[in-house]
Amino acid sequence: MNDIYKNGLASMPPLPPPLDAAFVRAAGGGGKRERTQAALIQAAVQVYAARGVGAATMQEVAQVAGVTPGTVYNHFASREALLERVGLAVAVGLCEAIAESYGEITDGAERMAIGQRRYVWLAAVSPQWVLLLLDVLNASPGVAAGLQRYPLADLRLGVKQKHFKVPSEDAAMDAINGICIQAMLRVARGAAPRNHDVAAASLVLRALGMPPAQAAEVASRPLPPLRLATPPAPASAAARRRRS
Amino acid sequence: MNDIYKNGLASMPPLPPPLDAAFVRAAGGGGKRERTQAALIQAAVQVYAARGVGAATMQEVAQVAGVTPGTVYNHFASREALLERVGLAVAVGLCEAIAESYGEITDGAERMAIGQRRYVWLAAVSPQWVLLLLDVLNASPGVAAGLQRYPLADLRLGVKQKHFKVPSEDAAMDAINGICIQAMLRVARGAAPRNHDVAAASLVLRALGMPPAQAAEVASRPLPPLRLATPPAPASAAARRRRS
Amino acid sequence: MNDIYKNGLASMPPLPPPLDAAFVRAAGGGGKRERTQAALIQAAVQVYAARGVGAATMQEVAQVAGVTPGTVYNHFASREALLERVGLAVAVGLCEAIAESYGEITDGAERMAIGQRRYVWLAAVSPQWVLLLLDVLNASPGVAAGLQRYPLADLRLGVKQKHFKVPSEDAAMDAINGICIQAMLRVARGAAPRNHDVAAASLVLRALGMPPAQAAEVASRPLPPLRLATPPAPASAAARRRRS
Amino acid sequence: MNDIYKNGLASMPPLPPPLDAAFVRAAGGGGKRERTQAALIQAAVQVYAARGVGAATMQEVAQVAGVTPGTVYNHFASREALLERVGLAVAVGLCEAIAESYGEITDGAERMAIGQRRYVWLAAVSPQWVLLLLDVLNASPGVAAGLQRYPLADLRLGVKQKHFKVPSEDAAMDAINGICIQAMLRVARGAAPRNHDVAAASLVLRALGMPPAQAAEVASRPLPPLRLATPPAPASAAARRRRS
DNA sequence: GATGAATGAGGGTTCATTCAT
DNA sequence: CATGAATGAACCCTCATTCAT
Repeated sequence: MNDIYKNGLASMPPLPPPLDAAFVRAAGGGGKRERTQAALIQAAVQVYAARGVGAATMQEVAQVAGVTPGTVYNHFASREALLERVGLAVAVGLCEAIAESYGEITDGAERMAIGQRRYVWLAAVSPQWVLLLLDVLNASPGVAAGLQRYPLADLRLGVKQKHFKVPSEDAAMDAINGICIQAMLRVARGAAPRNHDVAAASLVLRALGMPPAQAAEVASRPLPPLRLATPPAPASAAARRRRS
Repeated sequence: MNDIYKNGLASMPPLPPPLDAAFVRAAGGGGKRERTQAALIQAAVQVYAARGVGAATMQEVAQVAGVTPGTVYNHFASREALLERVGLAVAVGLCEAIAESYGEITDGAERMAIGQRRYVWLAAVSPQWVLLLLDVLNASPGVAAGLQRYPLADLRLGVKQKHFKVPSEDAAMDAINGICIQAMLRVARGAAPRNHDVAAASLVLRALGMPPAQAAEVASRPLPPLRLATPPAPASAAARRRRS
Repeated sequence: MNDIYKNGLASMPPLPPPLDAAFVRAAGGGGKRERTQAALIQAAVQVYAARGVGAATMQEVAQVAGVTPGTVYNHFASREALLERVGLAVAVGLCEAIAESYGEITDGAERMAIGQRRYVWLAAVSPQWVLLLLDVLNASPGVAAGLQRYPLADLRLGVKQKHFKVPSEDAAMDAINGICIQAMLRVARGAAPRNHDVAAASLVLRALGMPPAQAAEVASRPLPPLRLATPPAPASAAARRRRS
Repeated sequence: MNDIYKNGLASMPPLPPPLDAAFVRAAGGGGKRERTQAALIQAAVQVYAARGVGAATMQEVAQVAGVTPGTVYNHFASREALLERVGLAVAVGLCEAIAESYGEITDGAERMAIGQRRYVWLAAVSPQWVLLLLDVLNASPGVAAGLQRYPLADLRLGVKQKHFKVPSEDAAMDAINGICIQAMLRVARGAAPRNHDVAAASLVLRALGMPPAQAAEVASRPLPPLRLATPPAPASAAARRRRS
């Protein structure tokens, strides 16, 4: 091939260095199909994060994965199908990791605070990630619903333990999600003060009915450690070659 | 003139009925230029609301306004410039109307609650509107910053009046915006229970440090009436003709 | 008018400082029509020089002249008509100035050398000018023919004086024009050595049949002074205002 | 498929019969990619020649090649990239053919004369070709520089053989190129007398310092034969079908 | 005569998607 | 399965030109 240019990828500015993929649960299986699929999801995560979900193109996903555009369609029926799968992978991987990290804790309020703070922390550690997450949730609402499982459980636990008292579960979830998202965005923008995670979490607890003093105390307890998934091996030799 | 294939608009599904334009402050002036510009902004509002900001096309905006695509560019230098202008028109019109409605009220907490509830109410009255608003704010962050003026002032007033006590203004704004946005989205989706506005507002007040009982009371006071701008007359005879 | 943007001129990068207009014979008359026309020609000269004839737009010409696009069409029937007129103005002004400068000289060979050198000198003094000139000649060949009058007369004079001897007038004109143009381009590009004008002129004389020694001598005689036309007053108050 | 309004080509006047493509070195290889690319270059050559480089459109190139506009962009990243490639193909093919034709000749002055005359001859044989060539050189100067290799070598050879003596290499190249270009244009316009090639070549030799008598003799020696590349087979069945 | 708003035709470019190999 | 070439439908934007005021 004597042509710089291949399959319509010329005019895209280069991607930033690959996103830390720690949270994507790669389909571990050994089959070739599974490996290609995992590579595509990884690639999509990178491209979505770098360009934004709206501006991502199938062609660049294919290129980053080291395959041709046609191949993408052997695995995902359409742009939307790919997005859905990626959303799932991203959200599930992330949620499970966080939920595991406070599996031992039985205080509903503390569980809630830890969840909140972990997400905000993530925004500090990897702003791209959080923007990706929000982008994906925005674009594929089916995935968003699944994520609610964890905070909803903690909310109910806290209510049962008399730490929370809320006028409606819906309003409570709006507070939980809304504060968390805004805090993540602020942190990702680099516009947040120190300990924004603690402050945001304490406001959540207050919104859920906890007295301010107690909310502040619970929100500032030490965070349990987060165990990351080991990032999967790079997609394929072809991918490495083309990534140059 | 070949009227069938005019302006490259084949294949776009038809728009839903025109959005209530009550909140867009149209530059009513007499000049033709001003009238066309107002028509374009109105048209853009409709198209953005119907297709989403990301999927809106200049061509459809032109068609809805009853002009040719070229004309749009006589008034707005680019897709982005149009978005910016529309964002301003939308946000300013809306904010001013709401702020006026509680101009008489001096209790910071009550002002805050009214603002929150009005936005949520808007989502019930015109879901398209609120999706548009959020879309626009997402896409042109400059506009978003301007909107913060009103709730920030109320927050500070409430703090001075000892109704609120917050760990940081940033966290407080995240709670105010986050809860409001989530509540709006829920209402716009049709997934909210009765009185979601009151519930959400009371959670905001709680997050800002008000005791639950008092928060519930303030949040459920009657809303002052909202005076709407009179919607401008339809763009032009030509527009009506072509809208067919 | 509350709009930065007027009549589709937004995206054009600003023009470089106005070209020295010394060579354009402005239609001196006092009438308003004449003045506007002169302003348009001046403006066109600038725009052609700055953007190249091919990329110049009527809208920018109008803007630079301080009028609206419609007005241009009150004076020139089409893009091509304007170009033709500008070409004439440019070429005639320039040629007459140069021809005048050696009006006293009776040696055909010397006249030829002076003409050549003056054009090359012009390329050094104002590269934009020469690129404009060539651009215009390329695009409106009618004008080009008119310019041949001067060198052709000198060629014939030289032949009659037995300084030149050529196989055909056509070939001779090709040498005269071709060498001159290439030399101008080289100088305008800044890629010419010192005294490129003299070297080029001497090659022209040699091509026309003069022995090298004599050619070199004639080509290096001092240049008679060139009297420039006084540049006309700026187009109009409106133009000044908009040029900002 | 609506064949009438296919590919946006309405309103372009039809092309003249396809240009003789003898000089374009088509990458004959077997791959489909290579074949399409060659077809595109051939098509571009035709369109450039017919409309002029400046007025050529990608859409027409696509149509003439029998593909869709999108396909062109699979092979060339932009309008400019295509021009560059075509320029190279044209210039290289032509130059090599001419240079080969006088490979055996060792007299620098004769080599120079043959080169000159071949170009002028080309203008007689295929005026479109020469206008294309000049257009392309004008528009992509990188290519132009490469072409200078051949005449420069001959110039130096002639100087070493004491046939030429020039005040500067730059001025000499200006004479060589300038006379040749003007002669080509004149011939392409149909405005040249018989044997214009010989006359022009002899003026070049005179400009380079050769005495007129000798110049005339060298310039009128018989031309060595030119071996043309065999034109490649027409692009594809599809192309033929659509060219209708 | 000038204005300024509008037009309409099209140009370059992009990309999700298909399909023969 | 993967390839890689091709498609087709739009999209954003530009500009020469017209015309009512």
